[in-house]
Amino acid sequence: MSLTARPVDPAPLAHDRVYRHLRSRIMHGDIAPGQALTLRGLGKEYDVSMTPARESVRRLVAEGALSMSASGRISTPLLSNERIEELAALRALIEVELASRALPRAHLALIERLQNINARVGEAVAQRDAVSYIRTNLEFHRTLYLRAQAPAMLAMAETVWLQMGPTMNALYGRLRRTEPPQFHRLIIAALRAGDEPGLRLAVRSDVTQGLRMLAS
Amino acid sequence: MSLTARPVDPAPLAHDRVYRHLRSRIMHGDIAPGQALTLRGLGKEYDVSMTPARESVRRLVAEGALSMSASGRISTPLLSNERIEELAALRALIEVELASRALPRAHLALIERLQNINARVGEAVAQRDAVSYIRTNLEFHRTLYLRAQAPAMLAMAETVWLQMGPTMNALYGRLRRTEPPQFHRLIIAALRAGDEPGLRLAVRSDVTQGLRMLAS
DNA sequence: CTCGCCAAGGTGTGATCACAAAAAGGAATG
DNA sequence: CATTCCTTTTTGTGATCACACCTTGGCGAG
Repeated sequence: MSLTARPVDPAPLAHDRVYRHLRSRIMHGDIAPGQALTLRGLGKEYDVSMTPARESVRRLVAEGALSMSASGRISTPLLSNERIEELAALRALIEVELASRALPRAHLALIERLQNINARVGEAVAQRDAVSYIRTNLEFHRTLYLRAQAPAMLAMAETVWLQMGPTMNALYGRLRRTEPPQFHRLIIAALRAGDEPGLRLAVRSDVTQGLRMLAS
Repeated sequence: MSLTARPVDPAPLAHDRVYRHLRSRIMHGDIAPGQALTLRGLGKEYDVSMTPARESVRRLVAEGALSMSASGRISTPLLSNERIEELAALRALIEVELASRALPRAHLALIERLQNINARVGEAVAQRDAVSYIRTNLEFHRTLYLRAQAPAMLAMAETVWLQMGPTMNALYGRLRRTEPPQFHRLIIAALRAGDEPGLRLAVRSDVTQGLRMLAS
């Protein structure tokens, strides 16, 4: 057995490559809500046949990242305000629990890493770059939640992020603030202090903050 | 336009039929954990080609109802105790919220319907029929949660049920009780009284009760 | 009897094609 | 100018096939 290289990249499966790339684009708000996609178009874009394109689309539809009309047409979902409220409530429920479980394992190295990420969030906000903002913001949350050692919960949270992706871009496009997210600082402070109630409140506030933009 | 018939069943799509039937079997514990499946076998069983079988399997894998090995082999998932604990915690989080949202809309007709379903749960327990027990038990919960008017949350809860399906059967197979579920009565009583804290506690207890069987 | 090897069958993957249905475009009619 | 109808194009669905890989069963060497 070779010791110099990893077991070898076993399978750069076409459908998985398409799935991962599309998923990332959707989650980070790179595709507008309601945007239509076609299997042949995706196949052309990723240089594969319809078969892997179909599989990746089917997978994303199952996760709520894409929606299909009755006739099978594919598009990113257009979320109603009620559904956005639901998804935000789910984020609050799941992510507060994840943060709470991560708290006892959050050492100094993690907190410093969160501060570095938060600095990048601030840069993205200053540059009005919605996609970068969404990406670094989610990286902040994921870095914290990874410490919870709860993969099923984290997967659920990511599924919610995925469903909100296209809409988030449209929402943050209206955002005119230039200051970095205030609640991230509260999260970091609560982590330092080992303050569990404070952490729960800070995460809940951060997650539901975006809802206020709907009233504009 | 015809008034006697519905717009016509537009598409008994093969992959959707396979998906629905498989999903139901998995959610209700009709398939043992770790059971292997093959695309050609499923195609033969449902009298379709590999293509629809693949699509339905891909969808179920995306929902966590099936798992794939690194080489692409398909089987129902074998859950570790840690994952079972996580899924139970997710059920507690989401279903308590759903019940709480359903409470203000729960009228007498709904409560009576829940009592009828609960009677059927009791019969299934008395007959030691694990699949019937799981099916009627989930019907009890779904009937309540439908009143919450929160489709995204309900979908999340069903995804968790789906992931636990095969394992639930194995778990309830050990069950030797003959009395109907005690917490369902508490849920109904709390609904009658409009007692929100009591309802939350009853749902949480009912959902996490199964965990105690792991210690046996 | 145990272990290793090798061949045969089984399995998922991806490409291609025929088909039906839906959308799009344009011409003719009011 | 709007509307209806028809043709053309586009789109998703499902079947089939070739291919590479894994798994497994059996055989033979030690």
